Amino acid sequence: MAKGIQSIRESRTSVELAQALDHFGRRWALRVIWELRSEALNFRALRGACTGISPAVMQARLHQLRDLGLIEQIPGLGYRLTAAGEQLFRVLAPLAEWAESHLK
Amino acid sequence: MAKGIQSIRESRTSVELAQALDHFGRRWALRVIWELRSEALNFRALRGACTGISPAVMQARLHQLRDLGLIEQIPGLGYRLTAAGEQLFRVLAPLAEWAESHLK
DNA sequence: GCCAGGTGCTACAAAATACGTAGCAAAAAT
DNA sequence: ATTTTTGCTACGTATTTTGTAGCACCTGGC
Repeated sequence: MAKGIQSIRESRTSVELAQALDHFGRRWALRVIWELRSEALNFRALRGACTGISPAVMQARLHQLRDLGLIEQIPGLGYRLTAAGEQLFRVLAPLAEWAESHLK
Repeated sequence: MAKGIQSIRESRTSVELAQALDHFGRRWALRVIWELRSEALNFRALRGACTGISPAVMQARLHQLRDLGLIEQIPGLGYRLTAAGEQLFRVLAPLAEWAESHLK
């Protein structure tokens, strides 16, 4: 059962990117970033914006995104993007354009 | 239990983007695109590149990505990106840079 | 004080999804 | 003709997500 020949092509992808793609390959993760693009939203408003998400998953995503340093929680305000989060949004923006032009 | 006030902010996100984020918010979806970035790969090589994916999920993703018109299967060659797929990769590339600089 | 409403968040069973391993049929290589 | 490699399926287990209910906390007005 050696890994053998297949492994030749293994992991030409950096660990960092694999992690990133793993984090973002979770349901609602990118969507939450997207919904926070222009204004801070509190837990319930965020849930209103992401139609269909359950509170448990929302809570899980918020934790993960906070651990990644992408969002922060401001007591009276709700959740908003950090500088890194906004940078990620800028990366995400072209994906929105891609979706508009290809999925219609 | 009216939806009420929260709903004010509902669905300012287009259906297309929501769909796109839903498709890509599946495990391995973006990773498969990424691994095909520079060359066509066959089923097993693709599985070697995505360490940990199970064949059933790989099969499911390939189907979905094919339905989205992002990849195509060439009989003697394996799977490769279509024009739309390459366009998506170009959108994804900055995300790789983002990952490198933020997750280290 | 008291109650009404909003808040962030938790609990938990059911459904959907992914994992891990084994293996098969067809094609290609030997 | 036999072995190897290929794309792919099966299936039991584990993990993730869903859907609904509700709790503890805070703030407002009374």
